[in-house]
Amino acid sequence: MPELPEVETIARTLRPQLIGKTIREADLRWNRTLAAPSPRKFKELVKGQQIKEVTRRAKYLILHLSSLRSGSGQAFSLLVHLRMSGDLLLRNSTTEPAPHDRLILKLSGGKSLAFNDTRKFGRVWLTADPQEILGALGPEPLSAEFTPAWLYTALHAKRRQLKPLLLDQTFLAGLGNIYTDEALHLAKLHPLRLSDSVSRRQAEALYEAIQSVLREGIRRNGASIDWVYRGGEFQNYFRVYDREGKPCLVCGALIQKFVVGQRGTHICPNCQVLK
DNA sequence: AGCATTACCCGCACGC
DNA sequence: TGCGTGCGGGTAATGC
Repeated sequence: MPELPEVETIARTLRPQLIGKTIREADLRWNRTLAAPSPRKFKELVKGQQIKEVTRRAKYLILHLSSLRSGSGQAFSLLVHLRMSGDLLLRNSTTEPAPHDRLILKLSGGKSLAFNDTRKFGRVWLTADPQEILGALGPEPLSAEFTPAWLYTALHAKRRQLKPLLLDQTFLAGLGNIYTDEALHLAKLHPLRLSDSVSRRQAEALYEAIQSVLREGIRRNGASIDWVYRGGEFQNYFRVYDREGKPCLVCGALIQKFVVGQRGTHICPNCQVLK
């Protein structure tokens, strides 16, 4: 479920609950969730670390750790990517593990942080250098680095279809399938439109649309659809996503669905015309 | 060569 | 019961 607004919501929710807590023990319930070190090494390294801060970069959640053992060197970060079906839940430590729990961090204060992931696509990294995982990401769409001028130039530096390009995390980091469809509709641009054919005015519209849908998603605490995640209400405000056959809220034409780059794609055929 | 595109893959649960 | 689908992204093959 998580795109940028959902991860942002999770980070914001967990931050006050996690800061200052110490990780007593890691219960690793599925080894392949880890790309970094070995399971044994992971458990050993994470034990006794204190959570100093909880942040987000693109769709990654970052727990900034610091060892309480004096002089034991490096500060580690725990990076979590929820992929399609992952979620992070804070529970009482006495609660029984739930189905699909992949990693449980037992914390000081009687709480546990559970990484639950039905489809097992999610990943967790423990690293002293987050850049080795985050280094290739494009700019944050809600940062000052992302501007209409940057977007226009970047679009023209490529010759790719808009939707696959916007989904490419090395181009721009944080958009997923829902928010991309929503942004393209808001900007009145067709997902197959070639990036270097976009005018300055259209790049500006796309910039505004991307920021607008992400901000709205965050304001509504994300979108929670299917059986995954909970709380967010942005799913009640989709303009095109999951609205095949329903009227466009702008012009009334019926929303169409087709496949672009193996992803379901939703457009208004009247608002988003491919020249 | 260097891009861009396409196909396929990874567990699992859900809707039809 | 069976089959298509998916809030993500990596890899490999193929195409310009």
